[in-house]
Amino acid sequence: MNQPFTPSSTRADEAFDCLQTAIVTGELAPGEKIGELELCNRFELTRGPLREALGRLESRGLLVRRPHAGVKVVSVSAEELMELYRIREVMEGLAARQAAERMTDQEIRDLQTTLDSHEKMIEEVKGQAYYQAEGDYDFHHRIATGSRNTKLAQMLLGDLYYMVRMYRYRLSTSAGRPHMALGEHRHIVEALARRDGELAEFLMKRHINAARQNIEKKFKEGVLTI
Amino acid sequence: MNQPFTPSSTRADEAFDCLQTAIVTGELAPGEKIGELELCNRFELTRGPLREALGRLESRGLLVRRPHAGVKVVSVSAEELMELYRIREVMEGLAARQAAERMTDQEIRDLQTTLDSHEKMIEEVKGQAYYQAEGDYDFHHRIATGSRNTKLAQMLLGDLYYMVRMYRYRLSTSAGRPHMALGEHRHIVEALARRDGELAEFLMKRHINAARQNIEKKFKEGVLTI
DNA sequence: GATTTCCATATTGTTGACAATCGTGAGAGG
DNA sequence: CCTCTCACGATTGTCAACAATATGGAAATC
Repeated sequence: MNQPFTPSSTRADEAFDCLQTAIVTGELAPGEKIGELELCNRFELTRGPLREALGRLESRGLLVRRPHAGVKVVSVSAEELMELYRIREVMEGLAARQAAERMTDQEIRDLQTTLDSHEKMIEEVKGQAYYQAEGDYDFHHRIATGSRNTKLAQMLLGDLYYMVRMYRYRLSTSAGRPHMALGEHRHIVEALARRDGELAEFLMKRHINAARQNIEKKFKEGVLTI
Repeated sequence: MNQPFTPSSTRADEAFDCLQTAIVTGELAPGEKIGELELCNRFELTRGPLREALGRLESRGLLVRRPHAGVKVVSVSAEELMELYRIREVMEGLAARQAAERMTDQEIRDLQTTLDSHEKMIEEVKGQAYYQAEGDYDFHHRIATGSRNTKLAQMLLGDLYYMVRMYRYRLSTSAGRPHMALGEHRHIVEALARRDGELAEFLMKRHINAARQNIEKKFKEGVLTI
């Protein structure tokens, strides 16, 4: 579950990582109210570092804390999840545009080979949405960092992705349109290779918009529930 | 400087607010290395709550922390500040579009009267960039919350604005183009009143882009220095 | 004279105990 | 039988002491 040797240098960082992954993987369910001492002997640390980690998580919006009343994992409604995708749309659009201007040729080539391996994974384990989701995460991760926009990458990777992944584990988000998403990824990389920032932005926005509409449709059909 | 009665219910929140304003106002200069005990007797609190506040501030990117080496206020380069404006451009564009769809008629009327008072302030205290900056902040603040997009407002108001304001105090950002900015604000509100989301987004993006170019020009002229 | 090593000091990270506050359940009154 | 009040328990917020680590200076060597 939690390996005894966390490479983090400080206990508070350890606590932060543990809690973050616990929330993302659903080990701590949304809306669940949790006590401090319970967390302490669960992750084997004391309340000092724990409280520091709780503060960080609260500031990132993964927890809500009411004074003297404890903390509970944030629970995101379907509407709020859709709003998250709207934010991703504009921010990742910007990331794609800046990545087209700033990624090195080598990075773009790596991205292409990454897509190749994704394609292989999809064909091998068709239906296994997990790998697909991880591959999707990898793709967007690289573009965010490729934008060379420190704050943008920080906000995307630090704030938004963790909230989206939190539900991706349960919803297996883009399941049902694996090849389509991959094709959209390929088009985006082509735009990057041509250094066409405007096109990359447009394609990325459309890509995320499509993913959002896909989930929204499933919500309305009642297939998915939060 | 710091009023004895902070309405915050917990000492950690107090510490967080104090430090945040201290950083934004420049009381703690960017790049300045600060010791924990020094902060303790400066704001009259103990290390427990302080460390919790430091964690939150670090997670928000207002300060950086090296293990066992202390914390120092983040220093943003001119390039990074420009990147911040690029992020604002797309995010506030989205906020404006959603605000056009979701703000109440009353809120829009309030926004118009707010602009009237801003206009009066500008004429009365021409040259006083401080009031202009606060008015600008007020305007953008209302649109962010008016978007009814919780996470978007949180990211704009919680993360980006504090970093921008941090330099606005020193640079008196939009000084030099007070009437122009006000006119742009008016056009945006008109689009909101017409419920034209697309136009509101376009105008907002152009507004922030103009502000960015204005600062960038001053940087190149050597008028402004960080 | 410059550089490297080592040690002392100060600062950070952590721990456990203490105090304040809220939620809950029992009991009394209507 | 329902409701309001009060007190108890549990949990959170806070504090001060302890341990671990990095920075700076002094001394010794090249």
